[in-house]
Amino acid sequence: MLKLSKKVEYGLIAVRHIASLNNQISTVKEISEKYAIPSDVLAKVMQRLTKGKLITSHQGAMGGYTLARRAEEISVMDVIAVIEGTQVGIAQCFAEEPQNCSIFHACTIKNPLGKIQHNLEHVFNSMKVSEIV
Amino acid sequence: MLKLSKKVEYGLIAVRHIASLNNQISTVKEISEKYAIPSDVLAKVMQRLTKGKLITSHQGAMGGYTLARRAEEISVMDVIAVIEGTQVGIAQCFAEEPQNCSIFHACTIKNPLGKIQHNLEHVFNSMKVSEIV
DNA sequence: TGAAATAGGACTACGCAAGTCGTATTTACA
DNA sequence: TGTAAATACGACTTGCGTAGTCCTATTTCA
Ligand code: SF4
Ligand code: SF4
Repeated sequence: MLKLSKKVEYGLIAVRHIASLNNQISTVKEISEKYAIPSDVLAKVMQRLTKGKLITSHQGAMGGYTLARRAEEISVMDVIAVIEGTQVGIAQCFAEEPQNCSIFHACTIKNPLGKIQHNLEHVFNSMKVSEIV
Repeated sequence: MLKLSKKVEYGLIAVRHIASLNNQISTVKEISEKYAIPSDVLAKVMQRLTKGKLITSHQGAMGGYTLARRAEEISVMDVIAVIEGTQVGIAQCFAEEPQNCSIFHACTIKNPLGKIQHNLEHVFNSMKVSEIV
């Protein structure tokens, strides 16, 4: 409950790693070994980050990944959003269609929770990869 | 991911409900019908809140629940902690023994995530039931 | 051509969330 | 004193999301 997924953690570690090496090209093998991350899992995370245009892939031998933007322009929220695919929400009504919650009409806590939601979004949005290298 | 459990939401709704009625005694039946919450689920939530000494139970006919403290003295964090039983943590190393994470020694993001963790704890701790009635 | 690398789908295992069911216990009140 | 209204509590099912594994295809450098 309220926990980030391992995929997101791996993604943050990877992006931070590349940034810390001044955007030098890095491979899945290199990163997975250095941080003891299962390489297959990390591989898929990198592929999602690529699709989300946060990093750029270089295929073939001597290939790997580099950042697609400057580290100052990649937020923790970007990484989460791209890897998860879904909206970040601390309650169903913030993560999906509000009406999906069968209680929505009678719910008396959605407004207070909304404040927490906004606060969390702000924290994730304002923390950039450049500050965690 | 990052979502509060329904049990916590139900607990918050229930506690807020009792507080909004000036601590008048309320039953599971009454609350579950008013907010369309499955009564069996709510019942167990109330029992946990009772064990956690946030509310007081009154058994038998004409029984129900009242708050065990003033609404100003019950935080959202109290409700979460009592219902979940476990520590709130946005990552494994904050929720359980840090060594449980097989990556802990090499992890480069635990400090930045710690800031987010701390912020979240503050928000949950400072929001009291009295402000959401 | 072969090795190194990314791309990506299929699948399993496990744990947790949510809800259901059944039964025991307590207590007000007729 | 009996019955109805209420809490107490454990066992169980079902479904879903997370984490991880495996396998194969494709790209590209040397
Ligand atoms: S409406 Fe209320 S109960 Fe439904 S998801 Fe939003 S906060 Fe939770
Ligand atoms: S140590 Fe790093 S990887 Fe392990 S749980 Fe904490 S943050 Fe996540």
